[in-house]
Amino acid sequence: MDYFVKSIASLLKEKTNLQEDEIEKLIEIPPVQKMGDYAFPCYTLSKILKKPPNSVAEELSRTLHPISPIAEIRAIGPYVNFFVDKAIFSKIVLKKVHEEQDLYGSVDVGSGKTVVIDYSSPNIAKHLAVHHLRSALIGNAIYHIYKTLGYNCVGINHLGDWGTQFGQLIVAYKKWGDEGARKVYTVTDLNNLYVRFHQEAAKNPALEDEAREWFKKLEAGDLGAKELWQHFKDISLKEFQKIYDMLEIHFDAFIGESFYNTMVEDTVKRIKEKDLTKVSEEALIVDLEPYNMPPCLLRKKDDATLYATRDIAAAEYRMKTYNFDTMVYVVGSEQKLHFKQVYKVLELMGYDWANRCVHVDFGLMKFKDGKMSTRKGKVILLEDLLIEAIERVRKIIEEKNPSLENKDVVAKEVGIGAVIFADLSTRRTKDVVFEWEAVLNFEGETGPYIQYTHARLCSILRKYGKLVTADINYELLKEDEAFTLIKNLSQFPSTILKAAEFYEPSLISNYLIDVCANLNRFYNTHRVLSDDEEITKARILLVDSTRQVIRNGLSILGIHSPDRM
RNA sequence: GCGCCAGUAGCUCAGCUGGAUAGAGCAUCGGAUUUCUAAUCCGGCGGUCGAGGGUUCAAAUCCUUCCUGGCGCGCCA
Repeated sequence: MDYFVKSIASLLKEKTNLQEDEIEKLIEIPPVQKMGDYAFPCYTLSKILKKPPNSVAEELSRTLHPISPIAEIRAIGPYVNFFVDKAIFSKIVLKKVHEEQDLYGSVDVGSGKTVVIDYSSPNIAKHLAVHHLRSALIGNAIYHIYKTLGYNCVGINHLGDWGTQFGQLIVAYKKWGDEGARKVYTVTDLNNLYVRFHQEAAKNPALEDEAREWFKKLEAGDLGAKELWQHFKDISLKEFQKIYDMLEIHFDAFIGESFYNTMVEDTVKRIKEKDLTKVSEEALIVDLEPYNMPPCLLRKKDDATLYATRDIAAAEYRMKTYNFDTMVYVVGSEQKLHFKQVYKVLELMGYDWANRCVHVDFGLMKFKDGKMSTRKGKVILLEDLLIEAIERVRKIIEEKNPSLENKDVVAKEVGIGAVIFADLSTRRTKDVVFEWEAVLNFEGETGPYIQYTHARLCSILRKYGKLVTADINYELLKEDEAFTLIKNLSQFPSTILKAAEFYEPSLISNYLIDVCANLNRFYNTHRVLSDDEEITKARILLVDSTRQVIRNGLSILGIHSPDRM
């Protein structure tokens, strides 16, 4: 809360020789409540005054006199600690939440700015499996985070709908597919063809050449190839959409790699004109040796383009189309080098916006005994996971709250919420080992825990039945459990800012865990509804504000907040 | 071999832009409900912060070496 930090800084300014903004930067929040609300560490002053920090703090605290909104000033070790006037603090925070409602947490720092976010971006002809979750969920959350901060967001699904693999698929389809009968193909069929191709190609390498040939035909616009390709794409998109609907993940555009096929020619031309290319081992490359990187391949020896070529074309197109301030790629960390190369080429092409491209990488999802692999069929399908989660929740509802209405809706919201929260609750760069029991655990630091806390608050409000007012006696919220919670609620906006700065949704998940832990502590020690009208009104406001923060936070993560469960 | 990332309690993680006693959850043991949903709460147990060296008044946090694991390193994406 700036207001309090500023008050403290202006007090300190008079007694030290430091600048006000310098002081503000030094002020921190003590690790535990009993130490106070804000603290000023005296190490810097100690150096200037050449006195031990403890005595600096001691002397400083004696010369400082608390004036509203500061209630008490006390030296503890090398720190001068400040205790705020709780009633004033609570009033500022809770009034704000009460006024802003769904908008609480938003800070308008992004208006007029555009951020393009590239996420999910799965490959056509394969199922969406659990390891595809991360990009989609992290991207979706980042989209919401930036939206909350007033940015214009463009979510793009950069489908993997181009590349040699389509040559492989066409070969497989022609050789072993049911072409004549035109049976209704599913992604499973396509995937089987893909797996079979790799099995056969291991024995017969000539197949790979055949596949490359077909991809070249496709790239050249061969009608037969294109028709098949479109067919595969339609099948895949239909199935992807089913999952996106379940997860409620939205994209502003589905623009796959194929879209840039007509543009790569010009892109390569521009790179050539800048004199960046050379031919090496028959392939067209940009030599990045001076930057300690392997070369960036633009064209294979058969002239077909590569992933990097299309990514460069896509970046140019997106700049032209959206004039973005930032472009975010939510892609696994195994592609770090690839993006470094692409950014370097963009930079060498003379684009000053190259440094506004950010690779938001994330760790691999794997099994205990190794990597997930589509080719080996070693995957868990996303749909299976989601259905299992929903079913398990359904059983728990039957057990704990059999009279609940809309069980199916709630089971879906809680089951999917659990999966989303589990994925977004650790720092994105960490590798995650997929374990059913961990994802489908609903106790402790989980999505259902947050949702359950929210539902209980709703339940209290329902029972209260009257309008919530912020016109209460704020002196009545001074218990440690209440005040710790209020302080916690005040940190929501800054948490969102930090999550945006680091592209880190887990900061919000962890924040929500904190809020709920504090709320539950309060809930278990103090009764909200009582005969004392004033206390009830005050606590109801706290309950309602907490409910609002939880709801807003979950919404950013892409999770529902059911009123009952 | 070179490069990037990680190593914190039995397990999963937070803390990492240096600061006050290294925090949670799971598991385990014990306790709380005539009262707002016990998917909750309280307490016990559990740590040479991978190892060594360094910088600093102060290191889980910064630097360095080593160990272990993951990922990447030209015609896949």
